[in-house]
Formats: sequence, structure tokens, C-alpha cells
Amino acid sequence: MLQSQLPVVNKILGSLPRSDYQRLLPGLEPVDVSAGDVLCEPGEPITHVYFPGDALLSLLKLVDSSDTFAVGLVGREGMICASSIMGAQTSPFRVRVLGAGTLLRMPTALFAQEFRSNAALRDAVLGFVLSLTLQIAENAACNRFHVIEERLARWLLMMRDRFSSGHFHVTHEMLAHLLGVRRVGVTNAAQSLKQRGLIYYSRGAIEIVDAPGLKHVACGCYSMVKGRHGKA
Amino acid sequence: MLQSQLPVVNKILGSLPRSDYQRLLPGLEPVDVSAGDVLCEPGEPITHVYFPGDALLSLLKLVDSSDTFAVGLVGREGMICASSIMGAQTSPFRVRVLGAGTLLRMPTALFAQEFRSNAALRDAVLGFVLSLTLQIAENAACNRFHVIEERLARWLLMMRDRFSSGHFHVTHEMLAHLLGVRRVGVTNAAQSLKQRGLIYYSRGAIEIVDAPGLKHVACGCYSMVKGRHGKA
DNA sequence: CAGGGTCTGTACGCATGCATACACAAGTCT
DNA sequence: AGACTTGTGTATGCATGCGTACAGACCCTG
Repeated sequence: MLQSQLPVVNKILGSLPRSDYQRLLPGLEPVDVSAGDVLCEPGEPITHVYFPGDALLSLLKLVDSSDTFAVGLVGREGMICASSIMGAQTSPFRVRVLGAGTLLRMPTALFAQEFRSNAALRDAVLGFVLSLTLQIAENAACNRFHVIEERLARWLLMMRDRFSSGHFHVTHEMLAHLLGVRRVGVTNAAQSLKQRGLIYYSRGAIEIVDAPGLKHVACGCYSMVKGRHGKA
Repeated sequence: MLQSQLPVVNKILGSLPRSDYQRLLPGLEPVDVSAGDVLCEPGEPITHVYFPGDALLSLLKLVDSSDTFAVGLVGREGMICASSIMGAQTSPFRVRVLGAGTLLRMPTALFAQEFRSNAALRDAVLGFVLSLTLQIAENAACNRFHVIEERLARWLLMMRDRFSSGHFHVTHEMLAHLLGVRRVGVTNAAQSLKQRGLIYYSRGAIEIVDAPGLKHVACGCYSMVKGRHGKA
């Protein structure tokens, strides 16, 4: 709507010197996405890189052709398909929209060229790639050692940090796919959080009511990752 | 021993044009490491990057100040502390030697300078960073969905692929720290594999007896990661 | 308003792995 | 040889989460 005035506040793009940003602009195409949209499918060729503005994206790893779980969560602090400049021909993950919004996309070839020639862009991108790698590792650890309720609390907080609000349009089913657990597991954990007044939900909408209380329930992994990424 | 003739066959360094390699050589210092040595501790400053020759290194994530589990395994196909060129001041992981051998190290400042100016090195390093990220994600998925026995079989195969042999000096305890499970869990899984004649072990030494049989037991995650990394 | 799809609540039996504890065996040191 | 350390085998009870199934609640559409 106000896109022409304040196109999209992606932090990687925003960190660049004005001259660099100006040169990139013509190659950037704004796109609106809705919750549930899939931007990339594992194994399919990567054609664009994406810079989220106010959209929230999840990176899903598919396992054994039926299970799925989220390795990462990317908002305006990051980008999608950075792997293209590291030699990936195809996407390693499914990229699914968790929160509707806008993003900017750019053809991979153009991005690769800029990446090679533009040191500021390179530093910004590599910094994000590092933080994403750490996030993936942190998620792996959390998945291994913590119970569903702790993990659910953490994910909700992570989503809030990278999104514009603490109100999401997701079902228990979708959360189950993020956490890599059964839908029933999410329902039980969510009930527990709801009864304690930390969250509220109803038919596909979840809202964070008491963020500090939720932090108390979430495992320590939350503050770790948050410390590195900063708040969105 | 024969180091002066055939210093260390690290694949990243080996992939460089001869002229680039020659320029890097003076900055590279050979180091011998033994099983159990710790090269990096999380939170400590990174002073060097390491290129394994015939040594095998594990990247361990520490959780809740007591648990530990391996996010990655790096042999001569890769390097350690690549995160330094992505902005990391400190190591995110504990780096522990799994298989004794030699490696080459270089001060981070020097490496950062080369990384900026040398496109071939940059491409090789970024390619490895991508494959390591995929390995971390794969491990996370495997950890989440597969039972200990499958995972143990996979790790043994992965170790073999990145090491010079199928014979390792590791205890059940160490494997438990890699898999993020109890020592007893490893003992039970290992017994099962031993009884079927797939491996043999005794007091700190494990040997792969029947690799094809082991592959059959390991989950599909093995062939996935292997396909990307190639054999060492 | 009826019908069908979606979302959430609940239940039961079961598998895996956890925490803990202890026994035995093999190597090490003096 | 004896004492000690380290590595492995085994057991019991328990927690978490899985697979499955079904019922009620809400929403949309015709």
C-alpha cells in the first residue's frame, strides 16, 4: 500500500550504504505473500533470492517423505536462498510463509554478481548466514533436549520477535509441522500455556498474552538465539 | 613424518590454483593432534582457522551446561572456524578431535585477508560452509526422527567416510556425547550391531566390520549427506 | 438451515529412551 | 600382587511422546 514510500525494511538491504542500495533497487521486485504460501521446494532450482520485509518465513526440512520440521525462522533480519551464492543449485529446504506480508526478490544471477563485487553486501549476507547456521544448530539442540511445551513457548516468542506482532494465524497442525511433533502434542502443550494465561488461541489464531511469562516457560535456548539476532 | 613432502591433503586447500596455494603456504603451520584434544571451546576467541589433513574433528554443541551433542563432523573435506570470516568473534561450538592426525592452521586475520582478496578460496570456503550447514540440518532431522541404533550406524559410517579407516579409538561414552544420548543407550545399540556382525568393539576401539550391512541399518540420512560431501 | 470441512479436545496402549544404580572385566600404576 | 581407574553389561521404574481413533465445536457454503 505505502510500498512506494517505504518499500520494505529488510535489515540486510537497509544496512548497505545508500549508493549500494540505490544500485540494487532496480533489480528488486516487491511481492506480496500470504500465510501458507510456499516459496521454495527442496530439490527445485533456485531462481530468486528473497528479502523479507514484514513477512515471516519458515525453513522446513522434510524427512522420510512425510515428517517435517523447521530448522529456521527468517524475518526482515535475513534473507532466503542465500545458499545460491554458496554453490547450491537447488533449495535444501521448503520455504513456507508463516506470516503474511511483503518481500523483495531478485534473480539469483544478478544477486551472485552483486555478491562478488560488493563487499558491504557480502559482509551483511555472510553475517546472516552465520546467524542462520547458529539458529539451525540451536534448534537442533533444543529439539533434542527439551520438552514440547518449552519448545512451543520458544517458537512463539521467536515468531513474535521476527514478526510485527504477537498475533499469528497458525493452527496447531502447522505448529506441529514446525516442531516436528504430532498435532496432539501441540494441542496439549498449548492448552497448558492457555490455562496459565500465557497465550490465547482459537481456531487458527494464536496470540501471545503474557510474553514475560512465556519466556519463563521457554527453555534457555530462546535467550541464546535472541541475543545474536536482536529483535526485529 | 613425511609432512615435508606431502604436507596435508586438505581438499579446500587442494582445490586452489597452484599459485594461490603457494602464497598461502607460508601462513600455514602444521599441527599434530590426538584423539580427545579440544581445539576450540564455545565462547572463547577464535585465533586460528584449521584445515584438517588426516585428522577427524567433531563440532559439539553444549546444552544446559551438562549435555552435549554433535552438530557436525569435519575431515579433510572441510575446515574449522570458517565462522570467523562471517563475523564471529568466538567459537559457537566445541571442536574436539575424534581421530588423531595432522592439520594446518592459519591465523584468522591472515585468513580473513585472503578470503577477501582470493575468489577461488572464497568459493571453496563458501561451498564447504553450505555443506556444513546442510549437515547440521540433516543431523537435526535425524536426531529428531530416528532411533539410536540407526543414528549410531550413520555416525560410524560418516566417521569412516571422513577418516582414513573404519577403525576408531572412541568409547561408548564419547559416542554418547556425539549422539546426545546416555552412555547406556549407545551400549545397547552397539551390542545389537555387534551381535549382527556389523561392527566389533572392545574397550575404546570400534571397528566397522560390514559396511554395507551397516548402511542397511543406518537411516536414509546417511546417503543424503554422503551424496553432497563425497567420500574422503 | 443443513451439510461438509476444518480445528480442537480427549483417550488408550505402546515404544523409546531417561535416571540411576550396581556388577564385572580389562588395563595401569606402584 | 594388589589397588585403582576406566570401560562395558545389566536391571528397574518412569516420563515423554507416538500412533491411532473418535467426538464435539466452529465456520463456510449452498
